Amino acid sequence: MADTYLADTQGHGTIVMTVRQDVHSAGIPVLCQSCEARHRGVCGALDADQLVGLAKISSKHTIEPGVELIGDAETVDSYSNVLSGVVKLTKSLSDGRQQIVGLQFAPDFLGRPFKVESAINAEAATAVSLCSFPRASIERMMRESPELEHRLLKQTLNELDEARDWMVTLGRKTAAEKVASFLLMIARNIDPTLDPATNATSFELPLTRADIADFLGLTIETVSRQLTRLRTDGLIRTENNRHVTVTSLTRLAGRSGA
Amino acid sequence: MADTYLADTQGHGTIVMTVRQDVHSAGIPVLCQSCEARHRGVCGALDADQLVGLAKISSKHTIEPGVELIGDAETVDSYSNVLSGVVKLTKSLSDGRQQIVGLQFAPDFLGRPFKVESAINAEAATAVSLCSFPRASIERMMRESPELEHRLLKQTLNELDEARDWMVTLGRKTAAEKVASFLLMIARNIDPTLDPATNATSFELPLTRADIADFLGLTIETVSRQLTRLRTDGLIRTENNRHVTVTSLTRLAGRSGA
DNA sequence: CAAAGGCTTTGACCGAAATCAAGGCATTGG
DNA sequence: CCAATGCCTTGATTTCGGTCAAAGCCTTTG
Repeated sequence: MADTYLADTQGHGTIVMTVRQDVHSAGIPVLCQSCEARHRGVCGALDADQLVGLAKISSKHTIEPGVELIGDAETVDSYSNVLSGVVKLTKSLSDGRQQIVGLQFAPDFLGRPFKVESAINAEAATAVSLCSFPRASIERMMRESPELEHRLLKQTLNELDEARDWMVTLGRKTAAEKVASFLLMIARNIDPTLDPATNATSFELPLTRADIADFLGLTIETVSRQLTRLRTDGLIRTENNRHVTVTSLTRLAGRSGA
Repeated sequence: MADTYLADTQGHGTIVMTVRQDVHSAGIPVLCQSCEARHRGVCGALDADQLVGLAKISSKHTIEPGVELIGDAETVDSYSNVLSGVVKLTKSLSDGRQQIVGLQFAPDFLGRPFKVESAINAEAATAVSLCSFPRASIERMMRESPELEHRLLKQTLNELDEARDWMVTLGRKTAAEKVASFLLMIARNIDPTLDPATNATSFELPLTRADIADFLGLTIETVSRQLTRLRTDGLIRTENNRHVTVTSLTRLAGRSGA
């Protein structure tokens, strides 16, 4: 059975939420059209009443590339779902050296529960649209709904796995392997249907050379040189520095094994 | 009010568990004497009945340094609390290059919920004692007790923060800064009362040079050279390659800032 | 005690990536 | 149309950390 709710909410205009009440126990993610976030977003964890309540307190934003969402040591007063675009999470040393410690793609949840101060910066890498909720509301909901915490635990565990994968890349891979791994990761995030055998696809790079360098622990010159090498070796093709077509980078990216 | 339970359990002999029923809501960690784990361990999340049940299915192990606890791509059938010693979590590339992606100290919880296969290796860095629980029991308990999931979420978020801190170290710090940061991190974990101003303390290094190298993305030679430099600069003193006395490494370790 | 093996240090040399320095190629705006 | 700006590429040179090699220092063991 599928119930349909109508709610007039700020920022969304009149929205239609289709809530399938039977899917909860089956473990199938609930579709939340109010924020278009699925799978990993928070909405899937809530029942119909909560969804209506959430829609009423949520608000949609669009953010220009380069705008800071959460500053280091700033108080965080809201949580958000990323609806589109890419958000980069950065940390920096006092002398300005910077490291990107995470990228958040479409249905990811943005925010660090149980900590008032953020230890990292969040910045829009591309144009980003967000669906934000007041901190207090999410935290109350978390206390009331164990399913929401369960969701968050799963996403956090995934982010931990990703962070640890990147530690291997940062600590043990060569510049060439780093760039190849990066392109592969972006490809997998932008085109989830990517064939794991051929690994051939085509996409717009969401990051500048400077961002890629900050992500891989390299300089922009090294990133540029490695990209030209991949181009001359025939492993990638590029138009206008942003659009990339990758073919078989898997071997170069360095497989992890026993 | 404090109730005391007596239970005869395998591996523990007769144990005494003191459970303060009033602390649950107050957020104070419950002391679980059966495994001596506090603060971040799972025991704090359980009520009296659960604790007795847990003690009955738990078993204590002691593991020699170098022994593998969880192999890559192996099925994980138990979760554990680390009671003493240090466990290193590693990932490696197919050609043998290795990276330590995490260290687990005394009250940490060991295990990756919601995934049958482990993507990482866990190995005893020192002699380690563990308190293990069957996978199925912990997972059932997690379903029944939201407080346990809450605990796990908090630990996972902490581990994520730590992983991201190390990404900065791996990607952006020099060899000297890496070694200094490492010593400081070990000092803080072994001696939590470490004065943040002076940062002076003295401890046994739980890792070999090879481990430190794998942790910092360096070679053993570079680690050794940096340690001698710290020694000649008067920032550390050492006896027999293991016992270290550190003084003021904070400046060298590189502060993170806005 | 002597031999063996593991771990660490030290030295000489090399190379991958950083640094320094131009120059190219778009887009923007006077 | 022509500067100006921002982003990217390319080249020359330097340097930090890696590689190769040898030797020191413990602990273990026969």
